[in-house]
Amino acid sequence: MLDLRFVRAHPEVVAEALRKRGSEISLEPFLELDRKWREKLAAADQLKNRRNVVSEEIGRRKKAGEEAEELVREMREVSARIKELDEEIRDLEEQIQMALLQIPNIPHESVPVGRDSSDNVEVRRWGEPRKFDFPPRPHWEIGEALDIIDFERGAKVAGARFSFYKGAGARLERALINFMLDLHVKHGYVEVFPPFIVNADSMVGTGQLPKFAEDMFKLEGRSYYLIPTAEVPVTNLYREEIIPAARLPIYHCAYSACFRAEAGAAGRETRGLIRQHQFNKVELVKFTRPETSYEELEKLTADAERVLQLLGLPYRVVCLCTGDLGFAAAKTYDLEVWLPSYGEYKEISSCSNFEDYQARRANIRFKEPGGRPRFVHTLNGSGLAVGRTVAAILENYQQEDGSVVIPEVLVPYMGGQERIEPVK
RNA sequence: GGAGAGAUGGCCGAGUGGAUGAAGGCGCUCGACUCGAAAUCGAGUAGGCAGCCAAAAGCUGCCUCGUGGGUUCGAAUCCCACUCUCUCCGCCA
Repeated sequence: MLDLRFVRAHPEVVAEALRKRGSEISLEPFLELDRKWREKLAAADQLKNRRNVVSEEIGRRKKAGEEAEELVREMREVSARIKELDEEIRDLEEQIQMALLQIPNIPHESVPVGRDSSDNVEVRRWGEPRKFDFPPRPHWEIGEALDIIDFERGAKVAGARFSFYKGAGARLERALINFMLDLHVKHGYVEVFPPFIVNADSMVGTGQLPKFAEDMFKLEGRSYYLIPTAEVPVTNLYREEIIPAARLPIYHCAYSACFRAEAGAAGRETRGLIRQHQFNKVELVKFTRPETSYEELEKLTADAERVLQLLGLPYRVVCLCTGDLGFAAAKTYDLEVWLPSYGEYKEISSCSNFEDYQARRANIRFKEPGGRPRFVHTLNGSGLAVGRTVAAILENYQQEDGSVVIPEVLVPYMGGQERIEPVK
């Protein structure tokens, strides 16, 4: 969330940011609430001061055996009035907090202004899409033909948008997870294995709640949620903490299953591994000083790109425009991998700098010895989404005879297997 | 799931209604002493909000002893609920 004092002092800056994002939110009611809140707060504080001073006096008199009944009577009234004011203040605070949680982050100045994904700006490309001398097949056909992915039984056992991996497919999924984690540990990230279920406070901390509740799976009768990404538990690791400055920057990588309700995605990408209710992902998360977060974003993006380079998968990097930027992000690079079946580049990673937006929500701070606590900057990025990586490998490495060649770096993780052959 | 115990500052720990974010100790920071260090001595050492201020610094006030509520002129201290931790039993991968 944004700093209340910043919104109060620079409403025009916030309004401009909202406009660039294409948001309709008006700040006026919010500013009015804030004015009322400060007024009531000043009144209540004044009365509390009076109560503190007089109560002390009452104590002194009673100890001295003097009369204090008149003061006690006055304080009874003062206390009652304070209680009323406190209730009004609490009510206003709740409304302000709710309003503040609905305001998205301010885009960084380097983010291109635009309406939607068509205005995103390509930053660079890596690799050449392969020229096929036979008609390439989509990954779901390859997966079924090789008997390594089973969508039908996934639907039977769980439902639409669920699948089974089998045999070399299951091993490929596991190989990718291990390969990515090992690579990022080499990049300096400390591996974390997080809970896949978190509480509501954590979801508020990273920005999924209160606005995007319908995108998530919630456990019935409890305020527990299945995580939509490891970003949630890993960023919330340091919620409500003050980190010694010397420990920054902190780098974590984490494997997790990810669960998404995909509300509103009905009919979109219903085939294949691209949009599932459950998928695996290796996530990168950073906690940095505010001064270095944009350098760190470039490095984090490069770390995610390295996975695609080592796998030999052609990709491009795009900078999301203001209209396409996620709610909590100040700047985002998407990595898009080449998918022959789509004939285009498809998102496989999203690397974002949230600046202090999540840190303020989650109250994650750092402190220099002798200094005041300040909010850290948080960043994260997929490194990578595993299901989409499997899809990209199957499609880009498919052979005319129906087999799929295993990228060289994965062969050791596949127990030496170099190729997945069709079953007889 | 059953029974019991507990939650105080960076850490340990005192504190059962009236000066006080809170004795004492440890740790840490700065200073003195020393050629230097140790020891010793001295000073300091939580966070949040509002107001004054362009801002910072500073000053004033309010709030915070797990969380929320209650009693009271006044609560770390009394009452209630919740959360979490620990011990024993049961169950379990």
